[in-house]
Amino acid sequence: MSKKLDALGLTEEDFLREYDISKFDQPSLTVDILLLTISENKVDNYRKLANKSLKVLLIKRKEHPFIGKWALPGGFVRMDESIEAAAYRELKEETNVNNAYLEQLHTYGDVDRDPRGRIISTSFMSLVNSNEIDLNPGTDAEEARWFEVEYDVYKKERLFNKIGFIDNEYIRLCLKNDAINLMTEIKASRVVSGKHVSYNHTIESKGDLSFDHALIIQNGISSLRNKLESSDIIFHMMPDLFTLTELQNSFEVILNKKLLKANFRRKISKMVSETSQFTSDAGHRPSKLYEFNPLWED
Amino acid sequence: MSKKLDALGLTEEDFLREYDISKFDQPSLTVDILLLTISENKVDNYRKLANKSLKVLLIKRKEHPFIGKWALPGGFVRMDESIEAAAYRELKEETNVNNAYLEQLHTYGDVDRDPRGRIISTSFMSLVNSNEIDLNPGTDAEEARWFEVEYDVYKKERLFNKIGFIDNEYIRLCLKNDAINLMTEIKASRVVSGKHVSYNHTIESKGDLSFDHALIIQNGISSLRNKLESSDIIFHMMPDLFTLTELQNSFEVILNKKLLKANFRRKISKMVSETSQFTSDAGHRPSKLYEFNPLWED
DNA sequence: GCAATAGTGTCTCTAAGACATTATAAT
DNA sequence: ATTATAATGTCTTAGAGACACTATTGC
Repeated sequence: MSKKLDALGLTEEDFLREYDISKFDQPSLTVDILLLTISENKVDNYRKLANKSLKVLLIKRKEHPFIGKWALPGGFVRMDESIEAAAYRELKEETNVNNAYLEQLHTYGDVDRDPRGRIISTSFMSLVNSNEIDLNPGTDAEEARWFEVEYDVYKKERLFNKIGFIDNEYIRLCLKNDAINLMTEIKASRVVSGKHVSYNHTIESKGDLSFDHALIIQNGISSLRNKLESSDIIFHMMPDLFTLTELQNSFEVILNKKLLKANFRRKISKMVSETSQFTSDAGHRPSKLYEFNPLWED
Repeated sequence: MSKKLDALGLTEEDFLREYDISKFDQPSLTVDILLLTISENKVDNYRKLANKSLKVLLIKRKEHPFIGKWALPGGFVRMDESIEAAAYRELKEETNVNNAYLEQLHTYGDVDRDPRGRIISTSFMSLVNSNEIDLNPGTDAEEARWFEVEYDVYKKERLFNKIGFIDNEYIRLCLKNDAINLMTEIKASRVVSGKHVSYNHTIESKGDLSFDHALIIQNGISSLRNKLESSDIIFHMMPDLFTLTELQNSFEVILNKKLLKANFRRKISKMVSETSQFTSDAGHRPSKLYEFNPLWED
C-alpha cells in the first residue's frame, strides 16, 4: 500500500479508515435477467417436425409498483456480491440452473425509470436449453410464465430536417402464451445532424410490461441476433444431441427469417461434430444427430 | 396509476409515498470515460506523412486511493442525472466538448474493485477528433495527459484438463508519452468444460494504473476494434476533411495491422464522398480530400 | 531524376446465395 | 405410393486479398 500522503497529510491507510462512503449520493442497483430459451410446439401431423419458438420468462408482479403487470425476473444487488453473482443468484431462484450461460448486456440509468426512487439496473441475458430447465410455471409465490416472442419492424421512415435527418424504426414486440397476449412498441432512432450521430430508443407503448423492461427485452433480442452468426452462443439453447434441421430452425426462429439448408449446413459444419446416432419414428428419413464441437476455430 | 391493492391493502400511490429506498443496501455508482483520439506525430522528412497513433486520456490522481497513479477520468453519478448525463458531464469537464460521441460499454461490479467501499462503475467510450478538442494537459488542478496506446497479444495457450480446456490470451497494454511509460498485463480466458463455456478477464499486473482501469481500457479497445469494420464510428475521430490514406492509417493504428490500399478504398468508398479540394505542399502527388457520407447504406 | 505518396486495374480465391437432385423412413 | 424430411452437388455472384502499374508533386 502506498505511503504517499495526500493534501491533508493522510496515508492511504488512514484515508481509507476514515472514509465514509455514505456521505455520497447512493442509488440502488438491481439486475434484470432476460432468460431466453427455444421451445418446441408439437404438431398433430406425425410426419411433421415440431415448430420452434423463442421464449422469454416473465414474472407477474405481486407487489407495487406495477402490481399485476409482467416484468423480467431480477432483484437488488446485495452489498457482498458482485453484480454477476447477483444475476446468477436471481437466475438460480427462477430456474434451479447453476451454470447457465449469462452475459451482461447494458445498464439502464435514467433518473425516473423506477417510481420507487433512483434505481439503476444492469441487464443480463441468459440462454438455456428448455429440456434442462426445471421451472415450475405458475406454482411459485411469484407467478412465472414463458412467453413466445415475436419481434418485427413494422415501419421505417427517414425524416429530413435543416441540419440532417432522423431514421426511425418502429418495432413491435408481441409476447404471448396460451392465456396472455402482451404487446409493446418501441421507437429506435438514429439522429444525424451534420457530422454528429446519436441513437436513442424509446418506449412508444409499454402495454402490460413493467418499468422499462420492454426496452431491455428489445435491446437484448437485438443483441442476441447480432451475436448469433458470429459466435457459438446458439448452442447454449440446444440439447446435447440435435439434428442440423433443429439447429437451423433455432437460427430461423431467432433471426425471424428462413435460411437455405445447403448453405446453412456449409456454414455451421465447423462448429458441430457428427455422432453415430440417428433420430427415428419420424415418418420420414432418419436424421443424423450432431453435437457441439467446442474446438472449432473461426 | 393502478388502483389495485397489494397484500397490505395499499394502492400504488400509497405504497410509493411510504416507500423508503434507503432501507435497501446502496452501493455507489461512478462512470469512467475511455476517451480516445487519433493524433499525428509529425516526422522530419518533408516527403513523409505524419505517423498516427491511438491515444487515451488519463488523469493523475491527486487523492487517495491510488494517489499519484493514473486513472481514467470519471466520477460519481449524481442523484438527479442519468448515467449517460453523468458521462457527458465528466467528458465536458475534461474536454470542453459538448456533443462528442459517447457509447456505454460495460458495468464493473466486483465487490472489492474499489478500496473505498462498494462502488460500481459503468464505463463509456468517447471518440473525438484531436483537432477539435480543447484540452489543457498538465495545467489543470488535475493533471491530464494523453497516452499513446499499444495493445498486443504476446502469448496464447490452450491448457487441456480432464473435462475440457482453457484458452488463455495474454495481453500487454503499453501506455506512454514523452515522460511516462505505463505497462499493464491482462489475461483473457475462455474456459470450456464439457458443454459449458465461460469467459473472464483478470489483471495480471496493473502497473501504475488505478482500480481495474487496465481492464476497462483493454475491454474498451477490444470493443472498438470489433465495431470498427462494421460501423462508421471511425469518423468521429476524423476531421471534417481527410484523405483516404489518413483514414486508412486511422484504421491501421486501431487494428494494429497494415491494410492494402486498393482493397481498403473499395471497402470504405460507400461511406465517404469526395470533395473538390486537395492537399498541397506535400513533396508528392496531392491527395483528394473526402468527407463522411452519413447517407451511406450497408 | 528521386523519393514518397496517390490512385486504379485486374487476377485469384473463398464464401454466400440459389436451386436442383437423390435418399429414406412411416403410413 | 405418398408425404415430409435428409443430405448433397453445383452453378452463379459478390467480396476479400494480393499485387502490379501509372500519376504527380517538391526538392
